[in-house]
Amino acid sequence: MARPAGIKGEQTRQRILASSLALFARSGYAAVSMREIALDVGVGAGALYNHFTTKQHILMAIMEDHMRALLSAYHASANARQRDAQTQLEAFVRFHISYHTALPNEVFLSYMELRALEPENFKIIEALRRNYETILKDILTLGVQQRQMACDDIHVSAMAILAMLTGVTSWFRQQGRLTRHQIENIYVSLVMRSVAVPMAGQNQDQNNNQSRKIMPIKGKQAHV
Amino acid sequence: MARPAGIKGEQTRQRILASSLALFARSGYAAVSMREIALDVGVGAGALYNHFTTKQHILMAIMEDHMRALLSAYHASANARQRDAQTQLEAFVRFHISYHTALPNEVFLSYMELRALEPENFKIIEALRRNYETILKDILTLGVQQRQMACDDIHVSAMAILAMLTGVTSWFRQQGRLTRHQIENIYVSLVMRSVAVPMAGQNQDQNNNQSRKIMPIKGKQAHV
DNA sequence: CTCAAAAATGAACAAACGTTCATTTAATAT
DNA sequence: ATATTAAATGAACGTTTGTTCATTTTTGAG
Repeated sequence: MARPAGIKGEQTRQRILASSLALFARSGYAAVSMREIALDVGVGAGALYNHFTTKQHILMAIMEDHMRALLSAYHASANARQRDAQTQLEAFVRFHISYHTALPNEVFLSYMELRALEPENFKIIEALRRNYETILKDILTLGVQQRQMACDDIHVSAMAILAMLTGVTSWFRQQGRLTRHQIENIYVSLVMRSVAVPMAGQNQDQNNNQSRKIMPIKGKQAHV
Repeated sequence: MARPAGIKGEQTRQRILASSLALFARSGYAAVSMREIALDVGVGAGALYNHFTTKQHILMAIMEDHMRALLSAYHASANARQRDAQTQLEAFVRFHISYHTALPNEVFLSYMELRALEPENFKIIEALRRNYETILKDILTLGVQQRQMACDDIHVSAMAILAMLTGVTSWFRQQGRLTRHQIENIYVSLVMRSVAVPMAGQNQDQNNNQSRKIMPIKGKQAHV
Protein backbone atom coordinates (compact mmCIF):
# COMPACT_ATOMS: atom_id res chain seq x y z
CA MET A 1 0.00 0.00 0.00
CA ALA A 2 2.89 2.33 -0.61
CA ARG A 3 5.75 2.34 -3.11
CA PRO A 4 5.70 -0.93 -5.05
CA ALA A 5 8.88 -2.96 -5.50
CA GLY A 6 10.85 -2.56 -8.69
CA ILE A 7 9.04 0.47 -10.08
CA LYS A 8 10.87 3.27 -11.84
CA GLY A 9 9.04 6.56 -12.16
CA GLU A 10 9.59 6.86 -15.90
CA GLN A 11 7.61 3.66 -16.52
CA THR A 12 4.61 5.00 -14.67
CA ARG A 13 4.90 8.30 -16.46
CA GLN A 14 4.69 6.55 -19.82
CA ARG A 15 1.75 4.44 -18.72
CA ILE A 16 -0.07 7.60 -17.64
CA LEU A 17 0.55 9.15 -21.04
CA ALA A 18 -0.64 6.03 -22.84
CA SER A 19 -3.81 5.66 -20.78
CA SER A 20 -4.62 9.34 -20.99
CA LEU A 21 -4.13 9.34 -24.73
CA ALA A 22 -6.56 6.46 -25.20
CA LEU A 23 -9.15 7.91 -22.83
CA PHE A 24 -8.91 11.48 -24.10
CA ALA A 25 -9.20 10.28 -27.69
CA ARG A 26 -12.25 8.19 -26.89
CA SER A 27 -14.23 10.55 -24.67
CA GLY A 28 -12.59 13.95 -24.87
CA TYR A 29 -10.34 15.74 -22.43
CA ALA A 30 -13.08 17.37 -20.36
CA ALA A 31 -15.09 14.16 -20.07
CA VAL A 32 -12.22 12.10 -18.58
CA SER A 33 -11.47 12.36 -14.87
CA MET A 34 -8.16 11.91 -13.15
CA ARG A 35 -9.66 8.94 -11.32
CA GLU A 36 -10.52 7.27 -14.63
CA ILE A 37 -6.95 7.71 -15.81
CA ALA A 38 -5.58 6.41 -12.53
CA LEU A 39 -7.87 3.37 -12.71
CA ASP A 40 -6.70 2.61 -16.24
CA VAL A 41 -3.07 2.94 -15.22
CA GLY A 42 -3.74 0.77 -12.21
CA VAL A 43 -2.75 3.29 -9.58
CA GLY A 44 -4.35 5.65 -7.07
CA ALA A 45 -5.45 9.08 -8.20
CA GLY A 46 -2.89 10.81 -6.04
CA ALA A 47 -0.02 9.00 -7.71
CA LEU A 48 -0.63 10.85 -10.96
CA TYR A 49 0.60 14.02 -9.32
CA ASN A 50 4.04 12.53 -8.75
CA HIS A 51 4.51 12.73 -12.54
CA PHE A 52 2.33 15.60 -13.76
CA THR A 53 1.42 18.72 -11.86
CA THR A 54 -2.05 19.07 -13.43
CA LYS A 55 -4.45 17.33 -15.79
CA GLN A 56 -3.71 20.04 -18.34
CA HIS A 57 -0.04 19.16 -18.14
CA ILE A 58 -0.81 15.58 -19.21
CA LEU A 59 -2.71 16.80 -22.25
CA MET A 60 0.04 19.23 -23.13
CA ALA A 61 2.75 16.56 -22.84
CA ILE A 62 0.85 14.26 -25.21
CA MET A 63 0.26 16.97 -27.78
CA GLU A 64 3.73 18.44 -27.71
CA ASP A 65 5.38 15.02 -27.92
CA HIS A 66 3.20 14.18 -30.88
CA MET A 67 3.82 17.38 -32.80
CA ARG A 68 7.56 17.27 -32.28
CA ALA A 69 7.70 13.60 -33.26
CA LEU A 70 5.68 14.33 -36.38
CA LEU A 71 7.97 17.13 -37.48
CA SER A 72 11.18 15.29 -36.82
CA ALA A 73 9.85 12.15 -38.49
CA TYR A 74 9.20 14.16 -41.62
CA HIS A 75 12.57 15.86 -41.60
CA ALA A 76 14.33 12.60 -40.86
CA SER A 77 12.74 11.03 -43.93
CA ALA A 78 14.22 11.44 -47.38
CA ASN A 79 11.20 13.49 -48.48
CA ALA A 80 12.62 16.84 -47.64
CA ARG A 81 15.73 16.28 -49.73
CA GLN A 82 13.99 15.85 -53.08
CA ARG A 83 14.52 18.44 -55.78
CA ASP A 84 11.38 17.94 -57.78
CA ALA A 85 8.21 19.53 -56.34
CA GLN A 86 5.95 16.84 -57.71
CA THR A 87 8.10 14.13 -56.17
CA GLN A 88 8.09 16.02 -52.90
CA LEU A 89 4.32 16.33 -52.94
CA GLU A 90 3.77 12.66 -53.55
CA ALA A 91 6.23 11.81 -50.80
CA PHE A 92 4.50 14.23 -48.45
CA VAL A 93 1.11 12.66 -49.09
CA ARG A 94 2.48 9.16 -48.49
CA PHE A 95 4.26 10.28 -45.36
CA HIS A 96 1.20 12.04 -43.99
CA ILE A 97 -1.21 9.18 -44.65
CA SER A 98 1.06 6.51 -43.29
CA TYR A 99 2.03 8.48 -40.19
CA HIS A 100 -1.55 9.48 -39.45
CA THR A 101 -3.03 6.04 -39.93
CA ALA A 102 -0.30 4.57 -37.74
CA LEU A 103 -1.03 6.96 -34.84
CA PRO A 104 -4.73 7.78 -35.12
CA ASN A 105 -5.23 8.58 -31.45
CA GLU A 106 -2.42 11.12 -31.28
CA VAL A 107 -3.61 12.83 -34.43
CA PHE A 108 -7.25 12.84 -33.45
CA LEU A 109 -6.49 14.19 -30.00
CA SER A 110 -4.14 16.89 -31.20
CA TYR A 111 -6.76 18.14 -33.58
CA MET A 112 -9.87 17.80 -31.40
CA GLU A 113 -8.60 19.13 -28.11
CA LEU A 114 -6.86 22.29 -29.18
CA ARG A 115 -9.59 24.23 -27.46
CA ALA A 116 -8.93 22.44 -24.18
CA LEU A 117 -5.45 23.99 -24.06
CA GLU A 118 -4.78 26.98 -21.90
CA PRO A 119 -3.77 30.03 -23.96
CA GLU A 120 -0.01 29.75 -23.55
CA ASN A 121 -0.02 26.04 -24.30
CA PHE A 122 -2.27 26.63 -27.28
CA LYS A 123 0.25 29.07 -28.71
CA ILE A 124 3.02 26.49 -28.55
CA ILE A 125 1.04 23.73 -30.25
CA GLU A 126 -0.34 26.14 -32.81
CA ALA A 127 3.18 27.19 -33.75
CA LEU A 128 4.24 23.58 -34.23
CA ARG A 129 1.17 22.96 -36.33
CA ARG A 130 2.00 25.95 -38.50
CA ASN A 131 5.48 24.57 -39.04
CA TYR A 132 3.95 21.43 -40.45
CA GLU A 133 1.55 23.37 -42.66
CA THR A 134 4.45 25.38 -43.99
CA ILE A 135 6.08 22.22 -45.30
CA LEU A 136 3.15 21.66 -47.64
CA LYS A 137 2.87 25.34 -48.57
CA ASP A 138 6.54 25.39 -49.55
CA ILE A 139 6.09 22.35 -51.75
CA LEU A 140 3.12 23.96 -53.51
CA THR A 141 4.99 27.22 -53.93
CA LEU A 142 7.92 25.40 -55.46
CA GLY A 143 5.59 23.42 -57.71
CA VAL A 144 4.00 26.58 -59.02
CA GLN A 145 7.42 28.14 -59.62
CA GLN A 146 8.54 25.03 -61.49
CA ARG A 147 5.27 25.18 -63.47
CA GLN A 148 4.53 21.62 -62.40
CA MET A 149 1.46 22.66 -60.46
CA ALA A 150 -1.34 25.18 -60.65
CA CYS A 151 -2.96 26.62 -57.55
CA ASP A 152 -5.56 29.33 -57.35
CA ASP A 153 -4.31 30.10 -53.85
CA ILE A 154 -1.42 28.43 -52.03
CA HIS A 155 -2.78 28.89 -48.53
CA VAL A 156 -6.30 27.67 -49.24
CA SER A 157 -5.01 24.77 -51.31
CA ALA A 158 -2.67 23.72 -48.54
CA MET A 159 -5.43 23.89 -45.94
CA ALA A 160 -7.75 21.96 -48.22
CA ILE A 161 -5.24 19.23 -48.94
CA LEU A 162 -4.31 18.87 -45.28
CA ALA A 163 -7.97 18.61 -44.25
CA MET A 164 -8.49 15.97 -46.87
CA LEU A 165 -5.46 13.95 -45.81
CA THR A 166 -6.05 14.23 -42.08
CA GLY A 167 -9.69 13.23 -42.58
CA VAL A 168 -8.52 9.71 -43.35
CA THR A 169 -8.15 9.05 -39.64
CA SER A 170 -11.87 9.56 -39.09
CA TRP A 171 -12.86 6.51 -41.10
CA PHE A 172 -9.68 4.44 -41.46
CA ARG A 173 -9.76 1.10 -39.68
CA GLN A 174 -6.79 -1.22 -39.46
CA GLN A 175 -8.84 -4.22 -40.63
CA GLY A 176 -10.82 -2.35 -43.24
CA ARG A 177 -11.55 -3.06 -46.90
CA LEU A 178 -8.43 -1.31 -48.18
CA THR A 179 -4.78 -1.65 -47.22
CA ARG A 180 -2.77 1.36 -46.19
CA HIS A 181 -0.92 1.21 -49.50
CA GLN A 182 -4.12 1.30 -51.51
CA ILE A 183 -5.39 4.25 -49.52
CA GLU A 184 -2.08 6.03 -50.00
CA ASN A 185 -2.35 5.53 -53.73
CA ILE A 186 -5.88 6.83 -53.91
CA TYR A 187 -4.97 9.96 -51.97
CA VAL A 188 -1.84 10.53 -54.03
CA SER A 189 -3.98 10.38 -57.12
CA LEU A 190 -6.57 12.80 -55.70
CA VAL A 191 -4.02 15.30 -54.47
CA MET A 192 -1.79 15.27 -57.53
CA ARG A 193 -4.73 15.86 -59.81
CA SER A 194 -6.17 18.59 -57.60
CA VAL A 195 -3.10 20.75 -58.26
CA ALA A 196 -2.40 19.48 -61.76
CA VAL A 197 -1.69 21.99 -64.49
CA PRO A 198 -4.74 22.01 -66.76
CA MET A 199 -3.84 21.12 -70.32
CA ALA A 200 -4.89 23.39 -73.16
CA GLY A 201 -8.09 22.12 -74.74
CA GLN A 202 -8.95 19.81 -71.86
CA ASN A 203 -12.56 19.46 -70.82
CA GLN A 204 -11.51 21.13 -67.57
CA ASP A 205 -13.54 24.18 -68.47
CA GLN A 206 -16.81 22.37 -68.08
CA ASN A 207 -16.39 23.46 -64.49
CA ASN A 208 -17.38 26.99 -65.16
CA ASN A 209 -20.70 26.42 -66.76
CA GLN A 210 -22.45 27.73 -63.67
CA SER A 211 -22.20 31.40 -62.83
CA ARG A 212 -18.68 32.49 -61.96
CA LYS A 213 -15.39 32.16 -63.73
CA ILE A 214 -12.37 30.70 -61.95
CA MET A 215 -9.24 32.66 -62.57
CA PRO A 216 -6.20 30.44 -62.14
CA ILE A 217 -3.31 32.61 -61.10
CA LYS A 218 -0.20 31.86 -63.10
CA GLY A 219 3.25 32.08 -61.58
CA LYS A 220 3.52 34.18 -58.45
CA GLN A 221 0.60 34.06 -56.05
CA ALA A 222 -1.46 37.08 -55.15
CA HIS A 223 -1.00 36.63 -51.42
CA VAL A 224 0.74 34.13 -49.21
CA MET B 1 -38.72 36.46 -9.11
CA ALA B 2 -41.06 34.12 -10.89
CA ARG B 3 -42.61 34.06 -14.35
CA PRO B 4 -41.65 37.26 -16.21
CA ALA B 5 -44.31 39.30 -18.04
CA GLY B 6 -44.78 38.76 -21.76
CA ILE B 7 -42.67 35.63 -22.15
CA LYS B 8 -43.64 32.72 -24.37
CA GLY B 9 -41.91 29.43 -23.78
CA GLU B 10 -40.85 29.01 -27.38
CA GLN B 11 -38.73 32.15 -27.24
CA THR B 12 -36.81 30.88 -24.25
CA ARG B 13 -36.37 27.50 -25.88
CA GLN B 14 -34.78 29.13 -28.90
CA ARG B 15 -32.52 31.27 -26.74
CA ILE B 16 -31.39 28.17 -24.88
CA LEU B 17 -30.55 26.48 -28.17
CA ALA B 18 -28.66 29.52 -29.42
CA SER B 19 -26.64 29.97 -26.23
CA SER B 20 -25.88 26.27 -25.95
CA LEU B 21 -24.74 26.14 -29.56
CA ALA B 22 -22.31 29.00 -29.07
CA LEU B 23 -20.96 27.66 -25.79
CA PHE B 24 -20.71 24.03 -26.92
CA ALA B 25 -18.93 25.10 -30.08
CA ARG B 26 -16.46 27.21 -28.15
CA SER B 27 -15.63 24.94 -25.23
CA GLY B 28 -17.08 21.53 -26.00
CA TYR B 29 -20.18 19.83 -24.64
CA ALA B 30 -18.57 18.28 -21.57
CA ALA B 31 -16.84 21.51 -20.59
CA VAL B 32 -20.02 23.60 -20.52
CA SER B 33 -22.27 23.49 -17.46
CA MET B 34 -25.99 24.00 -17.29
CA ARG B 35 -25.35 27.02 -15.10
CA GLU B 36 -23.16 28.59 -17.80
CA ILE B 37 -25.91 28.11 -20.34
CA ALA B 38 -28.50 29.54 -17.98
CA LEU B 39 -26.30 32.54 -17.28
CA ASP B 40 -25.86 33.19 -20.99
CA VAL B 41 -29.59 32.90 -21.59
CA GLY B 42 -30.22 35.19 -18.65
CA VAL B 43 -32.23 32.77 -16.60
CA GLY B 44 -31.89 30.52 -13.58
CA ALA B 45 -30.48 27.05 -14.00
CA GLY B 46 -33.74 25.39 -13.06
CA ALA B 47 -35.61 27.14 -15.86
CA LEU B 48 -33.71 25.16 -18.48
CA TYR B 49 -35.59 22.07 -17.39
CA ASN B 50 -38.92 23.58 -18.39
CA HIS B 51 -37.75 23.22 -21.99
CA PHE B 52 -35.34 20.32 -22.10
CA THR B 53 -35.35 17.25 -19.90
CA THR B 54 -31.53 16.85 -19.85
CA LYS B 55 -28.35 18.50 -21.06
CA GLN B 56 -27.99 15.69 -23.59
CA HIS B 57 -31.41 16.59 -24.98
CA ILE B 58 -30.19 20.12 -25.73
CA LEU B 59 -27.20 18.79 -27.67
CA MET B 60 -29.37 16.32 -29.55
CA ALA B 61 -31.89 19.01 -30.48
CA ILE B 62 -29.14 21.22 -31.92
CA MET B 63 -27.56 18.42 -33.91
CA GLU B 64 -30.76 16.94 -35.24
CA ASP B 65 -32.13 20.34 -36.24
CA HIS B 66 -28.89 21.08 -38.04
CA MET B 67 -28.67 17.81 -39.95
CA ARG B 68 -32.30 17.92 -41.05
CA ALA B 69 -31.97 21.55 -42.09
CA LEU B 70 -28.83 20.73 -44.07
CA LEU B 71 -30.48 17.88 -45.93
CA SER B 72 -33.64 19.74 -46.73
CA ALA B 73 -31.70 22.82 -47.78
CA TYR B 74 -29.83 20.71 -50.30
CA HIS B 75 -32.90 18.99 -51.62
CA ALA B 76 -34.80 22.26 -51.80
CA SER B 77 -32.04 23.74 -53.97
CA ALA B 78 -31.97 23.22 -57.69
CA ASN B 79 -28.77 21.17 -57.37
CA ALA B 80 -30.46 17.82 -57.10
CA ARG B 81 -32.38 18.31 -60.32
CA GLN B 82 -29.39 18.63 -62.64
CA ARG B 83 -28.76 15.95 -65.23
CA ASP B 84 -25.07 16.39 -65.74
CA ALA B 85 -22.80 14.86 -63.07
CA GLN B 86 -20.16 17.54 -63.45
CA THR B 87 -22.73 20.29 -63.03
CA GLN B 88 -24.10 18.48 -60.00
CA LEU B 89 -20.67 18.20 -58.44
CA GLU B 90 -19.87 21.86 -58.88
CA ALA B 91 -23.26 22.78 -57.46
CA PHE B 92 -22.69 20.44 -54.52
CA VAL B 93 -19.33 22.01 -53.72
CA ARG B 94 -20.78 25.51 -53.85
CA PHE B 95 -23.73 24.50 -51.73
CA HIS B 96 -21.55 22.80 -49.14
CA ILE B 97 -19.05 25.64 -48.82
CA SER B 98 -21.67 28.34 -48.64
CA TYR B 99 -23.85 26.47 -46.16
CA HIS B 100 -20.92 25.51 -43.96
CA THR B 101 -19.35 28.94 -43.88
CA ALA B 102 -22.73 30.46 -43.10
CA LEU B 103 -23.30 28.17 -40.11
CA PRO B 104 -19.84 27.33 -38.78
CA ASN B 105 -20.93 26.67 -35.21
CA GLU B 106 -23.60 24.15 -36.15
CA VAL B 107 -21.21 22.34 -38.46
CA PHE B 108 -18.31 22.34 -36.05
CA LEU B 109 -20.46 21.12 -33.18
CA SER B 110 -22.14 18.38 -35.17
CA TYR B 111 -18.76 17.06 -36.20
CA MET B 112 -16.87 17.46 -32.94
CA GLU B 113 -19.42 16.26 -30.42
CA LEU B 114 -20.59 13.06 -32.01
CA ARG B 115 -18.86 11.18 -29.24
CA ALA B 116 -20.83 13.09 -26.60
CA LEU B 117 -24.05 11.54 -27.90
CA GLU B 118 -25.61 8.62 -26.11
CA PRO B 119 -25.71 5.51 -28.32
CA GLU B 120 -29.28 5.80 -29.55
CA ASN B 121 -28.89 9.48 -30.35
CA PHE B 122 -25.60 8.77 -32.08
CA LYS B 123 -27.32 6.26 -34.35
CA ILE B 124 -29.87 8.85 -35.46
CA ILE B 125 -27.32 11.56 -36.26
CA GLU B 126 -25.01 9.06 -37.92
CA ALA B 127 -27.81 7.97 -40.22
CA LEU B 128 -28.52 11.57 -41.22
CA ARG B 129 -24.85 12.12 -41.86
CA ARG B 130 -24.72 9.06 -44.08
CA ASN B 131 -27.63 10.42 -46.06
CA TYR B 132 -25.60 13.50 -46.81
CA GLU B 133 -22.51 11.50 -47.74
CA THR B 134 -24.62 9.43 -50.10
CA ILE B 135 -25.52 12.55 -52.07
CA LEU B 136 -21.88 13.03 -53.00
CA LYS B 137 -21.25 9.35 -53.60
CA ASP B 138 -24.17 9.24 -56.01
CA ILE B 139 -22.81 12.22 -57.93
CA LEU B 140 -19.40 10.57 -58.24
CA THR B 141 -20.95 7.27 -59.29
CA LEU B 142 -22.95 9.03 -61.97
CA GLY B 143 -19.89 10.95 -63.09
CA VAL B 144 -17.92 7.77 -63.53
CA GLN B 145 -20.78 6.17 -65.44
CA GLN B 146 -20.99 9.19 -67.71
CA ARG B 147 -17.20 9.03 -68.13
CA GLN B 148 -16.94 12.62 -66.97
CA MET B 149 -14.97 11.66 -63.88
CA ALA B 150 -12.36 9.15 -62.82
CA CYS B 151 -12.20 7.82 -59.28
CA ASP B 152 -9.94 5.13 -57.93
CA ASP B 153 -12.55 4.46 -55.25
CA ILE B 154 -15.92 6.16 -54.87
CA HIS B 155 -16.15 5.81 -51.10
CA VAL B 156 -12.65 7.04 -50.32
CA SER B 157 -12.94 9.87 -52.81
CA ALA B 158 -16.23 10.99 -51.29
CA MET B 159 -14.80 10.92 -47.78
CA ALA B 160 -11.72 12.80 -48.93
CA ILE B 161 -13.69 15.49 -50.73
CA LEU B 162 -16.06 15.95 -47.80
CA ALA B 163 -13.17 16.26 -45.35
CA MET B 164 -11.57 18.82 -47.60
CA LEU B 165 -14.76 20.85 -47.95
CA THR B 166 -15.77 20.69 -44.32
CA GLY B 167 -12.27 21.69 -43.28
CA VAL B 168 -12.98 25.17 -44.57
CA THR B 169 -14.87 25.94 -41.37
CA SER B 170 -11.73 25.46 -39.31
CA TRP B 171 -9.96 28.48 -40.80
CA PHE B 172 -12.67 30.51 -42.53
CA ARG B 173 -13.32 33.92 -40.96
CA GLN B 174 -16.08 36.22 -42.09
CA GLN B 175 -13.71 39.18 -42.36
CA GLY B 176 -10.83 37.25 -43.87
CA ARG B 177 -8.65 37.87 -46.89
CA LEU B 178 -10.95 36.06 -49.30
CA THR B 179 -14.66 36.40 -49.95
CA ARG B 180 -16.93 33.41 -49.75
CA HIS B 181 -17.24 33.46 -53.54
CA GLN B 182 -13.50 33.32 -54.03
CA ILE B 183 -13.20 30.43 -51.63
CA GLU B 184 -16.03 28.63 -53.39
CA ASN B 185 -14.20 29.03 -56.68
CA ILE B 186 -10.95 27.72 -55.33
CA TYR B 187 -12.60 24.65 -53.86
CA VAL B 188 -14.58 24.01 -57.02
CA SER B 189 -11.34 24.07 -58.93
CA LEU B 190 -9.59 21.71 -56.51
CA VAL B 191 -12.46 19.23 -56.37
CA MET B 192 -13.20 19.16 -60.10
CA ARG B 193 -9.56 18.53 -60.90
CA SER B 194 -9.22 15.86 -58.22
CA VAL B 195 -11.75 13.67 -60.03
CA ALA B 196 -10.91 14.85 -63.54
CA VAL B 197 -10.44 12.25 -66.25
CA PRO B 198 -6.72 12.17 -67.05
CA MET B 199 -6.09 13.00 -70.68
CA ALA B 200 -4.01 10.71 -72.83
CA GLY B 201 -0.44 11.94 -72.97
CA GLN B 202 -0.79 14.36 -70.08
CA ASN B 203 2.04 14.80 -67.63
CA GLN B 204 -0.25 13.21 -65.10
CA ASP B 205 1.96 10.16 -64.96
CA GLN B 206 4.77 12.01 -63.30
CA ASN B 207 2.93 10.96 -60.18
CA ASN B 208 4.14 7.46 -60.30
CA ASN B 209 7.83 8.05 -60.33
CA GLN B 210 8.14 6.79 -56.77
CA SER B 211 7.55 3.15 -56.04
CA ARG B 212 4.00 2.07 -56.65
CA LYS B 213 1.75 2.32 -59.64
CA ILE B 214 -1.74 3.76 -59.29
CA MET B 215 -4.33 1.77 -61.14
CA PRO B 216 -7.28 3.97 -62.07
CA ILE B 217 -10.34 1.78 -62.29
CA LYS B 218 -12.29 2.46 -65.44
CA GLY B 219 -16.07 2.21 -65.51
CA LYS B 220 -17.61 0.19 -62.74
CA GLN B 221 -15.95 0.41 -59.33
CA ALA B 222 -14.48 -2.55 -57.56
CA HIS B 223 -16.44 -1.98 -54.38
CA VAL B 224 -19.01 0.54 -53.22
C1' DC C 1 24.02 0.65 7.68
C1' DT C 2 21.82 4.89 7.41
C1' DC C 3 19.00 8.19 5.63
C1' DA C 4 17.15 11.28 2.18
C1' DA C 5 14.65 10.99 -2.06
C1' DA C 6 11.29 8.61 -4.93
C1' DA C 7 6.82 6.44 -5.56
C1' DA C 8 2.70 5.04 -4.05
C1' DT C 9 -1.60 5.20 -0.92
C1' DG C 10 -6.14 6.77 0.31
C1' DA C 11 -8.54 10.01 2.98
C1' DA C 12 -9.85 14.66 2.72
C1' DC C 13 -10.92 19.31 0.56
C1' DA C 14 -13.74 22.86 -1.39
C1' DA C 15 -15.88 23.66 -5.61
C1' DA C 16 -18.75 22.47 -9.30
C1' DC C 17 -21.70 19.21 -11.49
C1' DG C 18 -26.68 17.74 -13.43
C1' DT C 19 -30.96 17.59 -11.68
C1' DT C 20 -35.18 18.14 -8.57
C1' DC C 21 -38.61 20.62 -6.18
C1' DA C 22 -41.54 23.68 -3.46
C1' DT C 23 -42.83 28.17 -4.45
C1' DT C 24 -44.17 32.39 -6.90
C1' DT C 25 -45.95 34.98 -10.59
C1' DA C 26 -48.14 35.63 -15.25
C1' DA C 27 -51.08 34.02 -18.89
C1' DT C 28 -55.09 31.76 -20.30
C1' DA C 29 -59.36 29.25 -20.36
C1' DT C 30 -63.89 28.76 -18.14
C1' DA D 1 -63.88 36.25 -11.19
C1' DT D 2 -61.76 31.90 -10.72
C1' DA D 3 -59.01 27.91 -11.63
C1' DT D 4 -55.41 25.87 -14.32
C1' DT D 5 -51.48 25.89 -16.60
C1' DA D 6 -46.99 27.85 -18.10
C1' DA D 7 -42.59 29.89 -16.85
C1' DA D 8 -39.45 31.21 -13.76
C1' DT D 9 -36.91 31.20 -9.14
C1' DG D 10 -33.36 29.67 -6.05
C1' DA D 11 -32.33 26.53 -2.53
C1' DA D 12 -31.17 21.95 -2.02
C1' DC D 13 -29.63 17.00 -3.27
C1' DG D 14 -26.17 13.65 -3.78
C1' DT D 15 -22.12 12.98 -6.93
C1' DT D 16 -18.12 13.91 -8.92
C1' DT D 17 -14.48 16.97 -9.90
C1' DG D 18 -9.16 18.35 -9.66
C1' DT D 19 -6.01 18.60 -6.30
C1' DT D 20 -3.52 18.26 -1.66
C1' DC D 21 -1.38 15.92 2.06
C1' DA D 22 0.12 13.02 5.87
C1' DT D 23 1.72 8.52 5.71
C1' DT D 24 4.04 4.28 4.19
C1' DT D 25 7.20 1.62 1.66
C1' DT D 26 11.13 1.05 -1.60
C1' DT D 27 15.22 2.59 -3.74
C1' DG D 28 19.80 4.15 -4.04
C1' DA D 29 23.69 7.02 -2.58
C1' DG D 30 27.21 8.01 1.12
